[in-house]
Amino acid sequence: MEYNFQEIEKKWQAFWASHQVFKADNQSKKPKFYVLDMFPYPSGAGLHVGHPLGYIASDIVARYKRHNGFNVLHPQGYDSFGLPAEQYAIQTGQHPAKTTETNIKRYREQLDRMGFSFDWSREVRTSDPEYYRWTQWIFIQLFNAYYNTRKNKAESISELIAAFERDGNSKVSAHSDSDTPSFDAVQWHAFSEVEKQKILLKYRLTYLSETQVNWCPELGTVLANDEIINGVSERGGYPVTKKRMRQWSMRISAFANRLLEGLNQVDWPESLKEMQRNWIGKSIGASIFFQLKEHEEKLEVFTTRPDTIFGVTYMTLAPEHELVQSITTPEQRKEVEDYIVEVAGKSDRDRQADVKKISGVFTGAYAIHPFTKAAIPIWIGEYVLAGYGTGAVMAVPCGDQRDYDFANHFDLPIINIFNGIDISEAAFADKGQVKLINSSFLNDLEYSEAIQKIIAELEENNFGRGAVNFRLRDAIFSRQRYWGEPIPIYFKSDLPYTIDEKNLPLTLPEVEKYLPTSDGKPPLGNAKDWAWDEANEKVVPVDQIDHKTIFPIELNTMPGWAGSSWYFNRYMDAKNTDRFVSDEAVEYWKAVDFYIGGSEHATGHLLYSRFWQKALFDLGYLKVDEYAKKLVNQGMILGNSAFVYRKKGTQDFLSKGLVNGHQVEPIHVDVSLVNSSNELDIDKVRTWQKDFEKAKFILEDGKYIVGREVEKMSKSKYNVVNPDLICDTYGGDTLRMYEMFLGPIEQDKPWNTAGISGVHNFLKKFWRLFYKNDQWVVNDQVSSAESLKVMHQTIKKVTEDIERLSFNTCVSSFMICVNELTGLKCHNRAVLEPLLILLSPFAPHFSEELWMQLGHSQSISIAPFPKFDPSKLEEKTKEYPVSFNGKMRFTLKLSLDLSVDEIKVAVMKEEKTIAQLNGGSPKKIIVVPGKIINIVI
RNA sequence: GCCUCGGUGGCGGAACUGGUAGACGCGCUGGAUUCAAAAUCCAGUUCUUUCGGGAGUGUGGGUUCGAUUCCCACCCGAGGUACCA
Repeated sequence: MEYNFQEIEKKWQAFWASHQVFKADNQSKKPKFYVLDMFPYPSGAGLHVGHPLGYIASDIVARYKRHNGFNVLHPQGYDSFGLPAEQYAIQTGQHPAKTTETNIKRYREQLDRMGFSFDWSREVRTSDPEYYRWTQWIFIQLFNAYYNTRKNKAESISELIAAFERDGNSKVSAHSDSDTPSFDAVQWHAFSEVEKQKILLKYRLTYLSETQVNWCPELGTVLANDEIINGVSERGGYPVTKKRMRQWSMRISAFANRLLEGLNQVDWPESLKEMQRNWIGKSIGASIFFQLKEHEEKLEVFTTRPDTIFGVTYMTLAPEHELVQSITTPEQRKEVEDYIVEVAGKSDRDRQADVKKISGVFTGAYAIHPFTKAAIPIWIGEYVLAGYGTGAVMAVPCGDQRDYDFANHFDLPIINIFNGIDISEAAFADKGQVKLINSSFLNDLEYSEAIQKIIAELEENNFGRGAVNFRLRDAIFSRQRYWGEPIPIYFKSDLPYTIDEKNLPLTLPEVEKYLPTSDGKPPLGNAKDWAWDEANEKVVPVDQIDHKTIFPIELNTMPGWAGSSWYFNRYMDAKNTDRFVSDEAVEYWKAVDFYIGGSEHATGHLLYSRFWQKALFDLGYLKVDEYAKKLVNQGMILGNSAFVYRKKGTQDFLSKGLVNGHQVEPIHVDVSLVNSSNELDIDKVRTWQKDFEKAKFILEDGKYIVGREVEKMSKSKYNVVNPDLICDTYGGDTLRMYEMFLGPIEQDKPWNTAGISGVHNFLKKFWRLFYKNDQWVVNDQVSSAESLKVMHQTIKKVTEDIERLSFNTCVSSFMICVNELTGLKCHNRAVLEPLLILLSPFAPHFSEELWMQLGHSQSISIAPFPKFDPSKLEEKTKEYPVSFNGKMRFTLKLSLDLSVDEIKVAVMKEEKTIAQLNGGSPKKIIVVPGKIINIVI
């Protein structure tokens, strides 16, 4: 019998599905193990060979753990809300739900071909009302919560209200908006309902506020910072501008410190933790108030170097700073206003573009130095960002290069406060062991002492206080899109009220078109039925809105990260209709033991999901506050793009070798039109795209040779390789093993099918240990010592390598093993059977087929993983640690059954006799030049 | 600029705690089998050589009996991040 992978794979996929082999139980005597993949967005392009890389790795881990007696939860689902389906709807009118459904079906077919051991009974789809019902429910929980900074946890808003009723907000330690007024209990009771709600919004973890947002006119939507790459939208590359809008936000900044500290508890890649740390951007320093000259107000600045306060020679404000208008003197007004106009006219991109350029304007105003009482000129400059710190800096030219350059450019004074440091060329920004001078009471102190002293002084004199600043901003939660979760909020007196939990899900309404309305409202503004009847608790037509009993519903939808911020909890109890996840399920599964996904989610999904986890943990719904104990980033599989070169202004395409010296534009062509020696199929290109119909191809040696470049796989680069073709030609098992064989899992690597035959040959070769010339050749004879040794070597190597996720070396070990068994002509059941189990995480269909042929009635998936027996590898050697001249150390392995008198070991350049040997016989070792270990008995 | 990771044959990559560098696979070369091909099997394959050797893991130093591995400086590449006060 031949190795007929097509038949085998189809057969076992059907078997696993019908027998629900991989269904995980929420109750088990076995230890639990939760293996999670980042669920895919079901795009219209289908799966490409890059997607399965992580899935194969996690499937190997899941199957390995099952063999080792764990109750494994290995689910899969779809992150099915998103912009591409919506854009497709705008273009074609097809409902995004339909597009999504079609794409999911295709994804599922492709996934099934690779033999993944997913428990599909727990599948989730973020766009399914039964799923987003609970996303909405979480939104409401966060709306009804605030952050208690004294207890350092999120709490129910009712506790805050109780506190307000008792004492007002003076004794409350809570994370709130910066413009929150103070009030006492009497005032609180006197507030109207509207006023109370407005105050509470400043504390809620989900809140509404007027914010400056990144607005993309092309997409008609707000974008998060991480959806903008180099000043243009990640999707489509459209320009992005600033706009003030009333937006939903999530108070992730309240959790900044915990998000930072939680990183120390998890086993995540260091690079990824570092990315999150940078993103959170904690700076420790001080807030200092500078009294303005001739004005009542004080100017607050944040600095990480309060110790350099005696070096301050000017201040700089962001042009958008609120004090700029009031402090600017009449003489300077024109100049200041021109500058503000100039800066406002620049997009963020332009502002970032010329970093080296120094610009700024004097306001004419002065601040008073809190200690020296000197007048300090106040400037504005675009390098100061309104959104960071207080939007104002104290400039210390001697200690900060940027301030130094600014001072020199505008001829501002520079005071040196560092003893023995020359600042004629550059600022001194080190926190080294340098004593301060010209610094009054800080003189002769070093950095760390000076910091403590100055903060104490600031606080004592009420000039400021020690402060911590974070770069992390609250997350904007409104999107002006159709294909997302509706926000379960309606507006009464322009204030938000939640729709009661029992009325969820608030399902996405039908709309005629998916674009913003003509008056600029989000797409949900097109919905006819989108008003809330408060009395009857149901959705009713918009034209019934009377603002008495019928109210408008929120038109924004949630961002893409909403659904993906908690899906890993839903898998634990995916079918629950009463709760987002039951206590019992959470108690059993607790956290993800192994999570795999791309590092591109470092500052998006992986941060937001940690935030939601912590909030829901604080509110008592979850058992752990870090949901993923271990995380691995799989590398990207890159595409090998192909280019043709069009001569500028012509329809002539030059073969790669002829390009030299000509002005050409490289144009992507589909990689399937190119053969392995980079030769383009010209006839196919002409029919592939209209643009090439009349093109003139200029050949070299009768061929058109394309250029190659390794890039990210993407539809628009025509370099996508579909796994279906590999499955057709070689089978899913070969694809699995080949993707693992390609290199270390966390490394990026270009896709290249050159080596795939090697892996396929391995499987065929292994098959031949069972079938030779179509004859079943497995026997029950006693296995030879050599073959048992090969087997145990392989068990040892593969076990160790799976544990450290080195799957590529596992595949190599299998190959060595099979080569050796072939050489030994070993067809013994006692050797082959354990090897089959060993192989089954990598090539499950293959292993399952032969396992059943060996006469087993149960699926191989639950067979116990073979255990390594060291005695089978016994080399009959003993290790002797050796020291030489009291320094040199190495280990000698000696055969036990030899009696050794003299050993020659070549290590040194000269011949020497061993001085000392630890651990008994042999007695004498002679060191000779030459090869490293040369033992003579 | 800063942070993180990486640099090994023609290629993908092994060498996990310092101990025979180049496992395994691809490719290539030769051979067996075959009328022939596919498939399969065997042997060889870092470079260099006067066949004794010699050189060799981005570059230059250092530690060590011994360095791909540890330390210092630099060069190159990838990813992240940035007038962040």
